[in-house]
Amino acid sequence: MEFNIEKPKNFSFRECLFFLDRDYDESLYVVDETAVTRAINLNGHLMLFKVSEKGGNLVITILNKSAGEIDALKKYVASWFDLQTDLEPYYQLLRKDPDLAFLVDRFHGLRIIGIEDLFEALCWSILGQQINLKFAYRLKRRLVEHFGTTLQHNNTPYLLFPTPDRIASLSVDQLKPLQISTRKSEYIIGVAQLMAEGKLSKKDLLALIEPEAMIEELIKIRGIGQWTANYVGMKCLKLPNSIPHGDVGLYHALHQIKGFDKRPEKATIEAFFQPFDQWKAYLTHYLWRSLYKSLI
DNA sequence: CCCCAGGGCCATA
DNA sequence: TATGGCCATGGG
Repeated sequence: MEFNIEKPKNFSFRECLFFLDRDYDESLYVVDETAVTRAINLNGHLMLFKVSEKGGNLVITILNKSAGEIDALKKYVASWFDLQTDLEPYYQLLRKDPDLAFLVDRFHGLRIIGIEDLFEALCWSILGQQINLKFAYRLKRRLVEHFGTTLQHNNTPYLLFPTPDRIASLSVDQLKPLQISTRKSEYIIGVAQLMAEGKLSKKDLLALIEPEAMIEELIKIRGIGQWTANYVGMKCLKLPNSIPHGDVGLYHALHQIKGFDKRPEKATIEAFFQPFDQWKAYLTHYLWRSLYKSLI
């Protein structure tokens, strides 16, 4: 079963696929040269699907029999690849800065790749705190393999991220063998319990309307600081002005591109971002992208 | 052996 | 409110 979504202007599936993979040990989807395949739980339906491209369209192919939520799946993919955003105003702003104009050409059509599931976004950003990304991906894989669910298809296992209910029932001792630190285990279990109890949800956060209120609400939670809250703001809540303050990758990119200090002041960062109102998350994403090899 | 990695908590002053 | 110790492990 197969259906199409029209590609927006300024969209490069190839760039998006590169960012999805980046040679890391990703556990939640499989990326090859032309497609990404993953399983998700959509309103209680287990959906295994592939996204590829053909002509002016993105092609979504449903690979399992549960084809119940086609409209929801279209919306999911559109949000995952941020298809609804018109990047033209962003590119015009980038072109005004001689140091940044190259981002438009080199990474043209790259979208913010979302993490649609709030629990996954929170766990991922907590796991990734203050360790190298390679190790963070290994920790995520262990968490997913131990406590997530698996969908077999053509002898390939497709993994789904654990549910809050599953993690909420664990003790720190059960995460220690995965080499997740005691502190991070406490944070993740705590978040799981909040979500399992219905005290935290994506829907409720989005209902706050004001981005500042959403970030403030997240920061109240133990284990979630400025960096984590804004990372989740970018990747899950789709807040256009979220900047993960304190991010070393951001510092590194700005050191390379702008010659900033290796640990610049927060005020320096804010002044740099100031002209990019509504595009601060996108600029962060492109600066992160600049840390990897170029496809052209 | 050193320092750093897509940070945040907590005690202290 | 600002600062420093600490967490824990892999990579360079």
